[in-house]
Amino acid sequence: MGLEEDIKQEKFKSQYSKAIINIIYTNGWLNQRHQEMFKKYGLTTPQFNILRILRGQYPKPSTVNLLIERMLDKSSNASRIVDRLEAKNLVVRKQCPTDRRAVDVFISEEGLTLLGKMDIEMEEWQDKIRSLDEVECTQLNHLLDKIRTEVI
Amino acid sequence: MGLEEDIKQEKFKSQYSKAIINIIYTNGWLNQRHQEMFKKYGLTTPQFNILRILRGQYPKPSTVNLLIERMLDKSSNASRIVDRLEAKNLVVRKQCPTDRRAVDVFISEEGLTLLGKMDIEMEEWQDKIRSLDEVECTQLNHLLDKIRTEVI
DNA sequence: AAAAAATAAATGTCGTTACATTTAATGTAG
DNA sequence: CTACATTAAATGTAACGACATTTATTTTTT
Repeated sequence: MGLEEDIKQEKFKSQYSKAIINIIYTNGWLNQRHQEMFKKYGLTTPQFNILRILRGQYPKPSTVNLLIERMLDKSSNASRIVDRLEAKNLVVRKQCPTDRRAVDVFISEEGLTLLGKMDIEMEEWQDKIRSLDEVECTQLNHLLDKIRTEVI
Repeated sequence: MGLEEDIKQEKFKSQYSKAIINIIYTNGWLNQRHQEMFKKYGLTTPQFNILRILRGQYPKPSTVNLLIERMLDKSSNASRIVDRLEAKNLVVRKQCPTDRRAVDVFISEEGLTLLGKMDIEMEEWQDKIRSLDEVECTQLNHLLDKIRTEVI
């Protein structure tokens, strides 16, 4: 279904302003699907993302700074997201031995098991909602990269 | 600049999974630009959006329900966003005469003046960051609409 | 008309974003 | 080596998102 019916707005000033709204709306749509997925496992989207970064580093530790660097949303508060994951025993905090300011964060066995279970469902789901072929995805990526290029 | 350099991830499983990340990342990029714009005028993004809906209805009132319907993000809390706008004297709440459960929300003179000032800067800005032509925007809109179609 | 269901808005709670400030530890300049 | 700047993480605060609950009013049912 097109954007017009979805948000009950029959006309846009231009294809450009429609594209801006469309990106925001599509992001919301994606976010909703992701949430539905994660909620079954008691996770929020940022919690899931942090866990994935930690697994990517495993068995090496990640400092909070590394988590911030790798997060899509840099300005979010990694420290407090780790708090919540720690409360659920999905991660472990240890003081970094070489720099006592820093904290080494590890994904726990429990965390690895949880992600393992989620992987399977995530892939099934990705295949299910896939409605663009490889060529279309490449095209979409190109256009999105281009819309972010500042025209100076 | 392409997504890979932006988020320091050199490879993606597929163009599809890259597209998913790309939509999320581009939305964040847009959101940042919008925030910068709105912040100068003391508004947040949802506050700006609500004000725009109110202006669209002006001089007719909008109920809170109408605001929720028109918002891109339905699950956000319109009532409290109106609270903040009311505190800044940008909107006025009146009890709806025909249904005492409902509340009629109007944009104030002050709110109209503020939006008027912002309009000019918004348009200049839109033109400045515009890096896709009409054909590319149409293509992008088509692909985004398509990625949201559930394949049943 | 009285009771029950439905609706509109407000309120409560938790997790988050955005941003400023604080605290502790490390680096660096003199 | 001490003073100052820098860095890593935690903490504080306002606003928002998501979701449940509450309150007041209207509508529907019987």
